[in-house]
Amino acid sequence: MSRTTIADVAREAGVAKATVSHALTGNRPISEETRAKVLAAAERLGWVPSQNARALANRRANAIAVVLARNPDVIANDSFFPAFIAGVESVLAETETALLLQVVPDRDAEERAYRSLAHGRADGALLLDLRDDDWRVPFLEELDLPTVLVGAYDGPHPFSCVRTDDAAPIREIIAHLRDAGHERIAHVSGPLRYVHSRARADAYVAEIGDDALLREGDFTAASGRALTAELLALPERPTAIVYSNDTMAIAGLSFARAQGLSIPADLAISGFDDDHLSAHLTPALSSVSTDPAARGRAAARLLQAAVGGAEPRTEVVDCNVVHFRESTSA
Amino acid sequence: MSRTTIADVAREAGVAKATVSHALTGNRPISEETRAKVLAAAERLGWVPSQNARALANRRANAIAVVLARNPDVIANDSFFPAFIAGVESVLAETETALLLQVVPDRDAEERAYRSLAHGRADGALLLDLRDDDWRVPFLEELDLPTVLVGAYDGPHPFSCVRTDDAAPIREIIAHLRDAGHERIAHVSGPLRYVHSRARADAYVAEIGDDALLREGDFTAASGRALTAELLALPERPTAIVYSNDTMAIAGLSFARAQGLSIPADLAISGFDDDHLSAHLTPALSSVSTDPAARGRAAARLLQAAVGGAEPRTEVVDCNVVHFRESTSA
DNA sequence: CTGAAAGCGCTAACAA
DNA sequence: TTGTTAGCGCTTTCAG
Repeated sequence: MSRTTIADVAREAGVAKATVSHALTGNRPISEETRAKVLAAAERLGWVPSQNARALANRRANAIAVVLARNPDVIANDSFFPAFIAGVESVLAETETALLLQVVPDRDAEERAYRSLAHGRADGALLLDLRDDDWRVPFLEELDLPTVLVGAYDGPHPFSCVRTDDAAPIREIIAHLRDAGHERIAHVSGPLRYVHSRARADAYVAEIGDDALLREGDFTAASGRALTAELLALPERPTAIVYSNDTMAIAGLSFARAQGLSIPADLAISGFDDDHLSAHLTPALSSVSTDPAARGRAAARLLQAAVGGAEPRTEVVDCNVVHFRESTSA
Repeated sequence: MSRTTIADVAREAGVAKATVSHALTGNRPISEETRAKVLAAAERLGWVPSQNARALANRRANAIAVVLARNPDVIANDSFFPAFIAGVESVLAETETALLLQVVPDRDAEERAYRSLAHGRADGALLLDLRDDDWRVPFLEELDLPTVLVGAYDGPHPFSCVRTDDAAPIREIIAHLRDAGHERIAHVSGPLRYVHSRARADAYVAEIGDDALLREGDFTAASGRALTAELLALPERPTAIVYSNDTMAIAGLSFARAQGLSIPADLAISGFDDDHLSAHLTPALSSVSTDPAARGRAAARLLQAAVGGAEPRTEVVDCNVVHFRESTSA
């Protein structure tokens, strides 16, 4: 491993360690001449400052973190996460900031992870998969770690927040289905403890008037299939199902077809997230594109601001667009 | 931020700092009694050791890194990366190791990033998107940073390596197409500077005998479309196209259909990667599932071994499975 | 404008 | 089995 230190550079340049430090950070006036000397020496030796030493001395890690309490497989089977991370990275890249990603198996490990971050491992954290009454919010507040909440959170908190309006697209889809004559419209939601699932489900219930045809899934294909089966077995089966993600919608679509139903004639179907292949299915799946990358960018910017001491603020990213395709056409 | 340090814990437990350290690491014998005392004190104070201080003192960061020189968007539009990361994390989670992800805009920043890692920011690195004659390999060797190469690399190197056999599935697909009577079989590859693209293209050329119907794409839908157009405009157009990923295959499929061709009757099509929706398309797309998560797990294990001082070794992950579906059926 | 020296929080000798 | 001390490589007073 690289053993070149600031002392080597100082010696090579014939200056003090402090001068090297300041030549790089610009934290105090340096004559152009010595600065050039230092930079040249650093270049020659291939020296970069140790982030650990630097973090220890000035409490700045040049990294932000995302701690994931979910099964790692979800990273792969979720179209939100990769795109979100891509958005985050596109902002971080500008400042050569790294993203620390940690998956934890349980609550204990999760608390340790956040404590470790607050102890200088990262400058801030992004909170995903928010639940109502999420313990992490007060916990991070006490840890005093700059944080950005991705998704709505109802309780009081001192953090910046990136929100979207998930109710509007659900209302739009239902209106569209009603225009096409549908009266029994069902909804297969994600886990209702997640605020975004809940927002969609609430919009559905508000619009329909009751929750008789609401079923709580967990975003997996298996649950999409099972709940579709349940709904289709009803005495008066629904003529349309609004799903809370594309994975469940496609599983439902497959199941319905296997039952001999034709889509959309017998059953209209819509998804959420607009997976990049959804438009290519037959029938093409109506869905809501959500631009997770835009939210990633917004979250990263807000976090960088928070790390810099800015006041918290809530940013509503207007990114949800409904795409009506064959699976809901009249 | 948390300001509790090892000194606070030592005071609270009535022991020396070193004792606290050793109580946690188990690096030297400690009486059960004091150990319990220390752990209780740490618990009470909510203390976790500072990774920075620890890394500085013993050169162990408890993190491994992936540096990405590509456009962040690719993270989202690539089915390999998220699944690979999921596999990596599933192994890292066991040891509470974090993954440091950094996107860099240019070669300079990339070198700096790797230097920083070698300077104690991470214990090792995973190298993706290998090219033949990749400058990073000798560079990391000189930096003496434990590394695992993901993908084949021909030059000499002192690192562990995770390989797959990408030629076999291509041969299998071509054999299958020939059985169905196809004689003009084309291949749309990825960038040939990437070793995995090249391996597939080489297998194609070896099997077919020439590269007249080989076209070099870049894995994007746009290139899939453009090269399909080019191939279909040939005087003697191919009757089958083997693509190097699903994205290009689906773009090609859409284009061909828009030209009035029917799939697979007029044109057989196969992809690579087996995107999770490919089986749901109509016609369902023949593809090669590659289990990137398995490679992620293997890479993470090899890297942890390398960090621990193990000898480098090459692991061939046998994960490629061809799925023949409607898009290539006779 | 520059240098010297004191820490940041931890681990690893070295003693006891 | 435990305590004491000297760094790890950097930033930042404090002097000059």
